[in-house]
Amino acid sequence: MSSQTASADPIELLESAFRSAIAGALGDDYAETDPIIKASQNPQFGDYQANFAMGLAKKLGRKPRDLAQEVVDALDLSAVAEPAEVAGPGFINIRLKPEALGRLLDAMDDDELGVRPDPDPHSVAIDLCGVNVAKQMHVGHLRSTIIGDAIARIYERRGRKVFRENHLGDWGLPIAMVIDQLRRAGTDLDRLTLTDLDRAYRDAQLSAKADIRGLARAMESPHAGPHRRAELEEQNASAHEAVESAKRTLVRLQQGDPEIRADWEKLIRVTMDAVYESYELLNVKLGPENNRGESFFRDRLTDVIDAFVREGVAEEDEGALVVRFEDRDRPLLIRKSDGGFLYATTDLAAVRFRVHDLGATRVIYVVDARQRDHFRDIFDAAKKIGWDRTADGAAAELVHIPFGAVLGEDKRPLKTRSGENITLRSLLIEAIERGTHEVIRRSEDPAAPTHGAPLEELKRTGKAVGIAAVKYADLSSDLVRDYVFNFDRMIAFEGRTGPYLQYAHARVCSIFARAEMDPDSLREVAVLPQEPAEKSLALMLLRYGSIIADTARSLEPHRLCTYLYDLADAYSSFYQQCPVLKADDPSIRGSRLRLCDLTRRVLEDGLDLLGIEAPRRM
RNA sequence: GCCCCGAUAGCUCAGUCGGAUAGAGCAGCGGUCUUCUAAACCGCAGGUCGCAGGUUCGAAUCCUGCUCGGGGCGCCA
Repeated sequence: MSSQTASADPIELLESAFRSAIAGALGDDYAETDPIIKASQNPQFGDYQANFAMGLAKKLGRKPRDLAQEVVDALDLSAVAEPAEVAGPGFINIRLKPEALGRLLDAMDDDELGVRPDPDPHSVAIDLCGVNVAKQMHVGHLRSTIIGDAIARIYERRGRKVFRENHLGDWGLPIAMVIDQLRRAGTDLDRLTLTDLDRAYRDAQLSAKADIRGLARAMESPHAGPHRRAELEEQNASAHEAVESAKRTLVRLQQGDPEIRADWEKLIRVTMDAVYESYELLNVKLGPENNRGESFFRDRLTDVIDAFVREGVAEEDEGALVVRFEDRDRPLLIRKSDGGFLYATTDLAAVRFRVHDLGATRVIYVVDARQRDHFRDIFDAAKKIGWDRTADGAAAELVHIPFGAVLGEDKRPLKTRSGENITLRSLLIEAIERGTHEVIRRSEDPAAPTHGAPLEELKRTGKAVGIAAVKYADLSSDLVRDYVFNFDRMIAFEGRTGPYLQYAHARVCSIFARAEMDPDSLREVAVLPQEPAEKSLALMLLRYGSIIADTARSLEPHRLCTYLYDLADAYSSFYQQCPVLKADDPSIRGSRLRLCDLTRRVLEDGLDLLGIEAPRRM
């Protein structure tokens, strides 16, 4: 069994051994040299390699191979590895002994599975989802929600306190316009449907556009003669009136008018009820407790402006208040010339709150890539005024995860055939239907483990499969890239997909089901990987902790996705080549069962961090 | 016009701090089933790492210029 202090990560072990060897060979001045230990790409070069010799030799004006040999001579790895070998221009190859692999696997065999706690005791704030009140969730919200949830799970897994911050668009003129639109249309807000809301939102947006952009632009046009101008003004009169009316409603909302306030709350309830339903379908850990939207910050905006003025970080420009930056022309506007606030003002209030009040040393914005420039401005403005420091003085890092767009087969943003946005709900329903269809169809095979399973279970599994398909497809490539949404490809049970990983997990489960044994009874059985396929699997298992640390640091969930596939792949090869239940020797059988058990637990844990369920049979 | 991002096999994508012969999946071709779940495994084939220079013992990776595609750019959010 594991001790609390032993690291299960061979890389850490090798790093410290090499550091002492380098210090021993070259003197204590070199004790801090990074030995650059990496897992070898090719088994012919051993399990791990140390790549420091070439760079260091250059600095010292020496031959890399000589230097490498000198360090190898000072190296004592006899307890864990075969003698290290110098190869090529100066690589040092290391091959671990089976007994060492066994000990390391023992060390990771507890609930942590080799994942070490994050040393930073501060919290993390993650801005995700970002729904707008009066608007259905659409595919645009998909990525922010599932990426944000996965990153939150990974930080929580490393022991950090995570605040999932759902920065709702629940305040300001857009909402007032919808309320106003509904009231003028005489809609009964107690019988309000999402469709009503959608229509009102769209109509309100059209009015605003016609008024603010259309008229202003057309009137400035040199081609607009007096006749044309009169015509335009007439056309825009109703739009203009709509916006004026909405502005009056906004004032009443801001002043706390009970009637408007009650309508506002009804809007939020209708919107959020549907949103919570989507969260349930998506299997994300989000709920009312995560809502902290624009309305939450509305009373703090004046303070933001005051602070920027007081600290001399903002200045007036054409009546507006702006923050200027040394390295770019365009300033950040934080107050309009009419005295109104902008979304930048709210975002600055949110930065202040997350760092100062929530004590987060990492504030992560999971918002699409189009807002890159905006967040750069916000972060730089926050730094200028010193809001990147927690109350206890720790430096806070503000990070934007600029994810790419979800595209249709035509490489344009995903829309329905008629050009409407696809609702998130309809997309998830289709994923679940497809998953359920597959699971039920396969259960009809009399040889299938799910044959005869209750329909309830099949449906539950089908939902898990459909959602896994969508999530894995979304999380498995570099987030910054756009990707083409393709159901057929992502739900395939072959290849790098969510369902394949779930299947790999279910296959391991079936071994224990067939053996009718409790994996916990294996705890005292020795694990000793000897066959090449066993060793590969063991090495893969031992990487788990560092993969989780890398994923948290880099905020790149696709690293974990790639790893889990590689682990499933290593397991499949092992499973093909090494009989487990049919192994003649009981000690080999026990050792292999422990490899199976560890694989199953890492797959289940890793999938959970991606927000993907791992059914025991499918 | 200015700024940002992307380009790797037919298709979809990995590629760690610059390291050994650039790797997967899908599609294609050929094998392995009285199965430990074949939703699998093994093998073959497939490359101007967008282009041109540069730095380096070593470049898909770093620097400069360019091409193509996408996005953003002061009083909307």
